[in-house]
Amino acid sequence: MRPLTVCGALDEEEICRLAEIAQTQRIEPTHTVFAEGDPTTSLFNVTAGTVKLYKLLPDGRRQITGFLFSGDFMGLSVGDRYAYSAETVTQTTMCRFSRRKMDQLMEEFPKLQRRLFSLASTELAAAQDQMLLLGRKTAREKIASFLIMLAQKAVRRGQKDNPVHLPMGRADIADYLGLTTETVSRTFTQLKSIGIIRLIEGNRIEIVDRESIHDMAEGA
Amino acid sequence: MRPLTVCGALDEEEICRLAEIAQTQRIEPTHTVFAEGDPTTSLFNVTAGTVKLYKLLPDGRRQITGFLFSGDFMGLSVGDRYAYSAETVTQTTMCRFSRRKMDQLMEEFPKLQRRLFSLASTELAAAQDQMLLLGRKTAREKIASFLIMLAQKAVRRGQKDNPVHLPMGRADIADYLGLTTETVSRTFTQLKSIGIIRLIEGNRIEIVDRESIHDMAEGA
DNA sequence: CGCACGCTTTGATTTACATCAACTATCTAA
DNA sequence: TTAGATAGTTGATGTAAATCAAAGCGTGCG
Repeated sequence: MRPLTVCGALDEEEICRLAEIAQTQRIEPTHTVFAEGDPTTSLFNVTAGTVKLYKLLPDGRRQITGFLFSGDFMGLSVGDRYAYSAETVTQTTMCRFSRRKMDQLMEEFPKLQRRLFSLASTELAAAQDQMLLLGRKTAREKIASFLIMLAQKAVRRGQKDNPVHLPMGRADIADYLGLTTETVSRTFTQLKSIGIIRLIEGNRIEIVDRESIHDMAEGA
Repeated sequence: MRPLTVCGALDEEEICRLAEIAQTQRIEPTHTVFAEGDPTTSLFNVTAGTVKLYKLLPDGRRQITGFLFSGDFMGLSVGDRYAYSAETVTQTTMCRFSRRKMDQLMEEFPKLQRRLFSLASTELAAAQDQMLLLGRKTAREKIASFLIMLAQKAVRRGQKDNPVHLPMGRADIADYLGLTTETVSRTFTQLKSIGIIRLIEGNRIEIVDRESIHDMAEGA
């Protein structure tokens, strides 16, 4: 077991006990891990692949609230029901933890508790950034911010950040940024024609002018 | 000390120790409590009044990420800097806790730790709802959702939820919903002319047709 | 009282993005 | 090889909300 997110800063014994209650799963692309309203029986730690979290309106409009990659955690909830759905984007492997056992373990190891608290706080900060993006940024600024975010996440995972890999389709990007697929596509071609990015074979985007992308993301 | 948010589910001794490190403050309207980037020296619990949290873009565009009322908590942060600014909307009283002392107290009382974790999780769920609102709802749906949210918050505080009190101005509502003041104003008059709400003297709105407002909020 | 200032509302016009509609490229299955 | 998906791009048009502009309208103050 590598230094996964939940395990960070735990000692030998704690990691062993965590491993004991973990159960590894491999899931094919586009499969639902859990749906909004399901009872929250499990917590998950993604170990490989990409997962998207989303909420739906009755008429089908969708808002993706986050993309998860290796090392990311999901399944925290307020009540006893998930407040959002989770679906695999690519083939994914994940550790599943029983919520009940996790709760027991948290009683036993305050450090684990603190770890989850810290994860939730980080999530919250990211959510606030996303609100700024959704409420106040233009399509261009949204796309620029999105590329930067993906690059930063790649670095944290120890992968190279340029070119950036986009495992998700245009529709998912659109539903994450509050746009349509057409606008996402047009904006990419626009940034390409300005010479700031290059679209590369295999869902990859090379950031040619890093500084311009950063300026653009902040509307400067 | 009443059953404030942070104190919920704590026992006598714990509440006493919390009170020891608390410091009550009274702040006039439109004053900045802390700004994005300030060192996170304190945590706060609002005990009366209204506070807004917001993030800015370099050119001045603003996104309000939340309104806080009596009982609400603020100041959680990932690093050692606040990720957003906090400003009073009305005259406000709040308990200020030294972050350092709070950390010590959390070591001592795991229950406090759990309490804060639970608060962060609730916040996170609210943030996800807000992302759905900002990314996918129309102006009408946003306003309807906003009124429902205010009403629900009022109930939780033990106040009556109809008519709903709006302590903040149109500009703040606009920056919370990702709209302009003009659109907020027009949408209110629109809902009024349909007969679903009534604008009452003193920043109050009466929800005449509760069911329609709920349907509208979900786009149904 | 009346004037000025800040907020809200209302009106006219513009625009960024959505919608509707082809068209292209890639893949696969027969 | 071709027919049929599926995802992405590009073009034409429409529209919700933004922007620009000007009144109302309380509220406080000289």
